[in-house]
Order: sequence, then C-alpha cells, then structure tokens
Amino acid sequence: MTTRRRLQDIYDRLFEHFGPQRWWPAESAFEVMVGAVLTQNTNWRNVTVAIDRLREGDFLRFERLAALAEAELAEMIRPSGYFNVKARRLLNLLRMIGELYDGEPERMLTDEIETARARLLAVTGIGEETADSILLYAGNQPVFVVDAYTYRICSRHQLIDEECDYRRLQEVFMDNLPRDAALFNEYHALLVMAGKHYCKKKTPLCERCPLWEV
DNA sequence: GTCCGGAGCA
DNA sequence: TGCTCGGGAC
Repeated sequence: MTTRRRLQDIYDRLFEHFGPQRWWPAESAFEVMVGAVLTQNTNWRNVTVAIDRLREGDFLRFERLAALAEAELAEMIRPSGYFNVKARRLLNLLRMIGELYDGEPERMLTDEIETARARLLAVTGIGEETADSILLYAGNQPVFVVDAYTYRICSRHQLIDEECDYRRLQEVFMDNLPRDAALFNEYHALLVMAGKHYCKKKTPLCERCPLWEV
C-alpha cells in the first residue's frame, strides 16, 4: 500500500470515528496566535482558563496585549503553566509583529508562507510546531502541523523511523496529500484526538483504536 | 504520581 | 542529549 493511500485511510478512519473537529476554537486569528503559545506542552483545558481571563480584560487584541508589562501578563496567564516563560514569549512575538508588520497580525498571516515562517521561528519561544500552528490555524495557510502525537502515531504505525526530524515528517504529509488548508486543519486535530484517547504514551489502547490494524 | 496542541539552554 | 519551566486534571 502506498503512503498516499495509507494517509488517506488513516484520515478516513479518524474522521469516521471522531467526526469534524472544527479547530481552532477561537474568536479571532489573534486569539489563535495567543493560544498557540499558551498551549505549548500544556493541556488545552488549562489554556482556556488563561484565554478567558485575557478576554475578560479585553487583552485579546494586539495593542492591548502589547501594552501589558511582562509580570502583569504572567499573572493573568498563570493557569496555563510556564507562565513566566510564556509571558516573555508572547511579548517577543508581539514585538516582532510590531517591528516587521506594523503591529498588524493580519499582515503577517497574509505574507509569503516561508517568509512568515522564518520570521516566526526567529522569535525566541516560537518553535516549528507553534509557528506552523499559527500559519495554519490563524492564517489558514496550507501548512501541516507536526506534534508529539503525530510522531507517536506515525512511529507506532511504522510510517517513519526514530530519527525523523520535524521537516521530514511534515513532508510525508504535505507530499502525499492535497495541499488543502481545510484538510490539514482537520487532519492534525484528528491526530490529536487519536493520541489523546487511544495512542496514549504509556498505555495505548490499540485494540479499541480506530486505527487498529492500519 | 503522570501527562499535557513545546522550546531554549548548557 | 538532559534539564527547566508549572498549573490543573485524572
């Protein structure tokens, strides 16, 4: 079976099982960007608490958030964990957008993909997964997001070997699927669901998994 | 105690 | 390559 067909098969089974995920849960592109940083190695439930706090203070807008002091921001996002580093990372991101895109996130999201990606990666605290999450889920750009679940699932299903770096795994998906942002959006979200509910780290539930025998 | 839509540092 | 950041859910 070709990689192309296997990836399609995996998608079909996950979609059949979990249904449409409709990511990213947010009211604006800016909110997606904030959430992408806050959810780094963090349960999404905790992130929603921090996001809601920011929303209460009307801080889910560039000018308002950029005006916050780091310590003040850190205190607001405390429930998301790593609050000190994340406050710094958020302000680093906003500083870049302020300097290179005149403080307009939309300009970055409609910029050339590789240009925007490189600039995001140059921000201390924005790695490949966070950068791609922003491009796909905030910018609706056809970029496939790779995360720990993607690694685990692809590894256990022998689609990749151990030392496969981020870009390589990303290519597996991008070279074997239609380059469609809506598809990449759903696919990544479905992999997260599969990883969360079945392809668990210590005790995978293989026999009940929708990808059993794939 | 374990894990979470990671990333930077030595 | 390990260590650190960290609160909340289970």
